[in-house]
Amino acid sequence: MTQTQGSLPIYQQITELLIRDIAAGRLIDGERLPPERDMADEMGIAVGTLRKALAELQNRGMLERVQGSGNYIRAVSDPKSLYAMFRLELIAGGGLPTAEVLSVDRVVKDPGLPGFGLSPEGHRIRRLRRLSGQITAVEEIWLDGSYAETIAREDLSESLYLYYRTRLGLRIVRAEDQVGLGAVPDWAPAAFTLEAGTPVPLITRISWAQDGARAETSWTWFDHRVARYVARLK
Amino acid sequence: MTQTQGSLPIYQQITELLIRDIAAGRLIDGERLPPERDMADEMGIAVGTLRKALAELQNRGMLERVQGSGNYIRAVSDPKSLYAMFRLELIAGGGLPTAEVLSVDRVVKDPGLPGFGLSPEGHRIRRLRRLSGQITAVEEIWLDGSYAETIAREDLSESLYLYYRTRLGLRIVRAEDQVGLGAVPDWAPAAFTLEAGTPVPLITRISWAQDGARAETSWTWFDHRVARYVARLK
DNA sequence: AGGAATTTGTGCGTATGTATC
DNA sequence: AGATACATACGCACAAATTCC
Repeated sequence: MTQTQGSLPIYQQITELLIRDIAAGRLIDGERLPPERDMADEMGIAVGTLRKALAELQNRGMLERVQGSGNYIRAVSDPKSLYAMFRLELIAGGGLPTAEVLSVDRVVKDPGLPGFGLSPEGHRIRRLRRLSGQITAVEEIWLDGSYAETIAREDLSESLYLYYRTRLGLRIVRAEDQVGLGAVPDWAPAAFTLEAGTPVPLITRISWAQDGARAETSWTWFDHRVARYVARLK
Repeated sequence: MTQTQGSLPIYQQITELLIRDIAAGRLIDGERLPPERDMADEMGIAVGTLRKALAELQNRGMLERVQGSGNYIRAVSDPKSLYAMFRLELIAGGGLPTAEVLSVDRVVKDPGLPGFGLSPEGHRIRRLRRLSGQITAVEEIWLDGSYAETIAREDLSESLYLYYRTRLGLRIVRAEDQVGLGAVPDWAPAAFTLEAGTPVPLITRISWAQDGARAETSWTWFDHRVARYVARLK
């Protein structure tokens, strides 16, 4: 984890990563984070840098820090904060973000994906994301086939992040947001091709690492028109 | 400046010191602070410690920090923040704190004062403090006579702190709050003697240093009944 | 206009204190 | 009482933005 030209400072990247994990349900309320030194070591950053990110989360009320005990996730109740998490603005009222698993399949990797992992196959997880009950995004996650033989749909119901860590020994170490048409992969469904004057979809790319190896594995689209694509999926 | 047993962390002491300076008008809106390294050196603390205090002020909206330029005081408009500064609660609505100079005299030091400075005389500055137009405190400041021959009333009108620094080369380096009867000096006016069940006055003691010498020089009383004393002064 | 100097921002590493388990 | 984990504080190096000459 380094700060390259034009990118956000490391501590802000960490902050956004954790916020995204909270909003997405990969970090659940009450969950205790690993010790700061462990987290920092795994992320390859200094403890002070991590602490700066954690302090920011505490300011936002998403994290409770207890000396001598640990750092505990505190889910946010204020809907406005959730909107800020997603960088999405909805006109409708409050409501917690939800993630409904649409499908979990072990399939041959789509050739349009960037290369990742060792297996020619991968687990394709499709999730429907709602905010205030309204469909805001569909999320497609690819997990390399070598990590697990099979993945049960029930395993993912509660906390995807927790599943990664406890069952697979994976820990998400970095996440990037990219906005723009160029970042949309070729295999994006036609419904997502942009028209002039329409909002640019927000694309979230999440990467994880184990034993130093890294792979891009997940994209998330946020678009008001995503419902059309979902209708076809179901 | 060290952290002793039971006292607040250094960075919190700095934060409160600066807040008090802002609230009291010793630091005025738009004023630029000295460079961080200079401030830290004068205070005898590390830059990082100072920066933590400045960051807290920025969070509260009292300070604007501009990379490559400097740190600028931003007066607070939110009345609630002002009340927090004074640790005083008023029932009435908002309003900026003001400091009206009642008198500036060079007189023989009151024997009830703790020893400070070299001169047998001192400048006695009395200021009337208002919050939301309501009289909330009277402030009596003693400045050792050796620092200046005479002090003009006009000099103090704008920013006492600025006057100290630019004209006298003094810089406030520490401030303590003490609550309790024992800390009230003997020369406190009769109106301030406590009665059972009445609120305890808040006493602010400010010290400054030059060339390593220190002197206690200022007390401030906050009490609803201060108006009676003021009436006699005028 | 442009380069040097100034000033804050970021990141790292370390040591020690303090609360919790 | 010992181990664990967060809190505080220090100092250094370099980056980035601003300001000054």
